[in-house]
Amino acid sequence: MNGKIFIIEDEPSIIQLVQHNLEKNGFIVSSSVNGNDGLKELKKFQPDLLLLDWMLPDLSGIEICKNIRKDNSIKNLPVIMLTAKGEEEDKIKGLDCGVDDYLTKPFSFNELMARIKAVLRRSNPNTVSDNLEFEDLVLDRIEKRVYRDKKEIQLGPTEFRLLEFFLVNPKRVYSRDQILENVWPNNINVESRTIDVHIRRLRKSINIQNKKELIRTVRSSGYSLI
Amino acid sequence: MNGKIFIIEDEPSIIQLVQHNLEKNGFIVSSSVNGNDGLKELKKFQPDLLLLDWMLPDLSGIEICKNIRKDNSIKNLPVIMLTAKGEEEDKIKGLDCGVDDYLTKPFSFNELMARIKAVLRRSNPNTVSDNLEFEDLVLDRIEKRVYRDKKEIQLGPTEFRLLEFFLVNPKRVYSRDQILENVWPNNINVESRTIDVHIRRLRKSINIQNKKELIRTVRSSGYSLI
DNA sequence: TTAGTTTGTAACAAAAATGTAACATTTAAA
DNA sequence: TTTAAATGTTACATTTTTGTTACAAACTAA
Repeated sequence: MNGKIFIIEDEPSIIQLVQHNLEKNGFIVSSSVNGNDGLKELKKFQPDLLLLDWMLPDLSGIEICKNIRKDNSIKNLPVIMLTAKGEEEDKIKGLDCGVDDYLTKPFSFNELMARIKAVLRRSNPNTVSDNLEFEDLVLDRIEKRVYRDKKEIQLGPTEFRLLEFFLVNPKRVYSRDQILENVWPNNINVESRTIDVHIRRLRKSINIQNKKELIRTVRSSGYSLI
Repeated sequence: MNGKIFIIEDEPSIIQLVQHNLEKNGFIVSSSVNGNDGLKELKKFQPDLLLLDWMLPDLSGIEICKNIRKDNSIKNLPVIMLTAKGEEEDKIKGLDCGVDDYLTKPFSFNELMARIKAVLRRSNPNTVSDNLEFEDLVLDRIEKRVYRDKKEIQLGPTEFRLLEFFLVNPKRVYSRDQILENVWPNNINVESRTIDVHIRRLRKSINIQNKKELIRTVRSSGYSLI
């Protein structure tokens, strides 16, 4: 999964949260806290998708959207509009300006992610893949299968999530805390040594004869794919 | 791990417990049992993170949070909201005011610690910054690798941190005390001569044939890159 | 239920990193 | 030059970190 996403949103905390999570998922993200700057930077950044707040200090989301549709260089940019709960849906839809999807705040990140994928798939069907690949390793998120060297490998659920997490940013070294945070969503009461054991299990599963080790240990830092 | 944490929480026993444990983990902690005092002291204390109770005798957590987001001097302060079990999550999230994380009481200290680490890591993105470079030396903080003349060099953890520290301000001379403070986690009982030995190890690792010495000794002052 | 997986943790082994002492060498001042 | 302080170098014991295995508890599917 890759692509460039631009955000126009005046609440810095939302930008921070969304940006961080999108980057973690392999997107390149840039943002602006107001409409006028946003429009300018947008053209430079050439994103594949725009997250646009409905209420902004200067230009409204609607106006920005209209500007985009008039500008040939970014005319077909897909837009997801973010609206706060109070704002009446009817009014917003009445003033529709060719938005691809809506999302009501507060939203969960999973929800946002699903909408982004859907919109990108529609607008750009070839760039979005749910397969994660690295060297001769392929992880199919839809069918929940993993292959090495085109042969399927059986993984347990935790091993699968662990590998999925590493594959989003292969080569990047993650601390045990980071791994815990991302692979064990709810259970924070897990010893950090537990990760070592799961790493060991994952290694055992994905290592096949005559192939190099894929998981690197970085002493006192963590692990990464390599 | 170091940093300053402020707590606003009306239950003294919780403050005491949390404060004690945080201090044991190397944080500097200050606290207040109500919202109005808390806001004032907060600005003086300039913490890196705020633990904020949802229900307080005077101002609610939400109000405090909104005040913070309006105040330019502490606008981007990360906040972890503490909520009691009864309080409905939906309501709290509906009234979201840019909080970075939530924690439901009663919570284990490990859980709190994990959240704090995660939030600090997010807000303090020292891992996001690019590679550090100096002459033909490259240090990749993401992948935790070091190259000289494009060939990878293996460093131990302390050597890595030492080099990372020097690379932020190459050419600048650091005293042994400064090095100790910045490179050793809790500057505990480590002799100052120990640094000399690690410098020696680092030198040995990064010196390659026909290339000039990169670490300068400044007699009676310290060391620097050059 | 039962049988088979999956998961977390303890316990021990192995490997790597670390701190320090002890001695050698260099430096700068008298 | 002589001398004392500062730094370089090496070796080694200790501590920390990681790998590995085993096992019981939790979970799942039949």
